[in-house]
Amino acid sequence: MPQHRVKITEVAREAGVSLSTVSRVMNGNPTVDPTLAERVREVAARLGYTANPLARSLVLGRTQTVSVVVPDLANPTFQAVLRGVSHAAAQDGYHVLVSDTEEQVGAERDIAVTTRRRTDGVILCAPRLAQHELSELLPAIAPAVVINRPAQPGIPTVAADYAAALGELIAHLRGLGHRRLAYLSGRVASASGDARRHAIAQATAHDRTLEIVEIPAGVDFDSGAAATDAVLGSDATGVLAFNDLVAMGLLSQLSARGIRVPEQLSVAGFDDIPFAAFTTPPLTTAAVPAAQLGRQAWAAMRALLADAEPTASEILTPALVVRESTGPVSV
Amino acid sequence: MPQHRVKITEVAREAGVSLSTVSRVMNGNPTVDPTLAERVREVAARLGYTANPLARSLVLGRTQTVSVVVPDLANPTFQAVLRGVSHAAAQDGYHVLVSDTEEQVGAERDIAVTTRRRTDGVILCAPRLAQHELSELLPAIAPAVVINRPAQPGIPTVAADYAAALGELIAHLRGLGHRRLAYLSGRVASASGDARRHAIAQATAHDRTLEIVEIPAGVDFDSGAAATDAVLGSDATGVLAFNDLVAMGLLSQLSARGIRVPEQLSVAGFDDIPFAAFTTPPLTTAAVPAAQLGRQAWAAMRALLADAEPTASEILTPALVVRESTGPVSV
DNA sequence: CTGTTAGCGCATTCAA
DNA sequence: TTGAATGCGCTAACAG
Repeated sequence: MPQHRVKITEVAREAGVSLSTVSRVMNGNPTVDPTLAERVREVAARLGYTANPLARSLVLGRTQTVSVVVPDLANPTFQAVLRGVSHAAAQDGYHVLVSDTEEQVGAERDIAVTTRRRTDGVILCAPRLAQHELSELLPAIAPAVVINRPAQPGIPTVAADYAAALGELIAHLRGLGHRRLAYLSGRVASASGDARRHAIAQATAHDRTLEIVEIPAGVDFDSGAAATDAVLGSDATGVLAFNDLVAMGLLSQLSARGIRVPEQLSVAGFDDIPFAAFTTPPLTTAAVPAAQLGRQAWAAMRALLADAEPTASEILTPALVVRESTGPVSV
Repeated sequence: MPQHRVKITEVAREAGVSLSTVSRVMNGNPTVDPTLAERVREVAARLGYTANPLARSLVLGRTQTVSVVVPDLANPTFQAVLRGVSHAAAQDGYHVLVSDTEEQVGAERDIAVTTRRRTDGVILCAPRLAQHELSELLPAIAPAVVINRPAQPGIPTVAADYAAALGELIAHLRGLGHRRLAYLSGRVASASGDARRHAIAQATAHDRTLEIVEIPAGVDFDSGAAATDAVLGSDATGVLAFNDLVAMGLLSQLSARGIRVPEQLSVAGFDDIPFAAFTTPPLTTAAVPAAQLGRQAWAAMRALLADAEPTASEILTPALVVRESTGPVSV
């Protein structure tokens, strides 16, 4: 089936007009005689004509496509961001080109630049890219919207306030009487990781009776499970996991060892991924509105594409979700 | 920042050659004097020149991009398929354009056709599209690869054998002494749903002492929860949920009502989504290798793109994963 | 209001 | 081996 696509010249010939008239009609240009326009439309419909988007893109300089680059498509948070962008962009008739950098920080720059050339802008999730690299990357891929990390003036950012949310989580645990907490950190530096650390520093500075020991872990289920010994050896009565995945890994090991949560140990996650409500026990966490982040990122991008004038950056504060994995400290 | 891209003519002028020579060099055409080639490469590098992919696409007729259309980006199975395609395609230097039809079966055709025009082919997940619609759609979007449903001769299909897997699940439950099972079906017709029903018919025909009652549910967590009353009223001792999400919804309601699993009721899911191992109790299920489905779909697409000759269809059989949500029937 | 012309940026004939 | 033309399919000036 040789995909024989009808092109604008055929429509023009068949309708007995010039190709520019067809072009005008197809683009809703009102300066065309209604009778003629109708005839052209009829012919176009009969021939099943639709303008070749590639040719349009080339001449118009826009592709009706955004690039979304994420570090890991297996991560529920990025999946939700992608979904948010996808739905919102689709509503505006835009397409989405996804790229998963597969946690190769070194590839982020190239992927962003490469995909930018076939799209009208890029929505970037690059939590681990060094700030100075980000700074020199952004001008090269403008218009860009950055998710979950501070960018620079003029570049719209859509982010969740990780520090505030972790602060709430800590306050929650303090309220339950916990005085010694373990923080399971991500292994490598990331923007949200910095924010979390900041919140921790602030909390301990504010309350000298509070101790928070940092245990290097990672960002996935296995890291959480692997950190179990360290957690148990830390004498902490409560745990702040880097995210829900880590918390779940920990939970599963805890359960395997017969340690009851929250009676013997309180565990809090972060993100509120779809399954956080269904762990055993259901996980207390901070609900990062990832899909909404995606939607807002698109909104910012749309604004850039239209006005070319930067929108204000959006900061969403994750809601504290208290479930059953946290409880009063036991004496 | 006006994104002033350097174009091929500038490189040509700067290098003192014609633009065709630059084009040849950039495309590795060996019929160019090595010295000249080197000079061109040097200039291109210095100017940071890279060919405009849109212009190339227009003239070459290929975009180095595949379209992946899925019915729901929130569904872990499709997320995994997307991930599989994305990783595999990236390895071959291809980009991925995702579209989420958001379960609007009516939109699938348009989306597939539209995205096809800006890509080199489409990998289609459209489980609920009527077979005859699929048949007339496929020629219009060729080359296409269909996931998880029979297509037609010449169109490569990559699918999991849902019937065989459900058969194994049923056999597992029979082996545990269950004689009356409830099947929580998806609400609307789908290819994998048909396969499941087929497996059920076969199982009950094969063993007259086995009864399987169908309870219309849905495909998500809430549907599972909502089906609890019907399940309990069915006198079944074991439940085959349409998928893990449904099983989890049921599990959560069962737990809320104090019904013990598997002591009082066995529950099996389907898909083995990432969190199936972490429900309470861990879910017995059939592991649909979704990411692998995605990888194979890409492999088939790559073959189409290269040879233009259809590859054989791939059928993967999901592995039975016995965990703790199923157990011996209680008397 | 309509048609003719000139590119968009590149790959590729065809000559030289 | 290289360069000059042609066209991929379309939109937008520019005339008429």
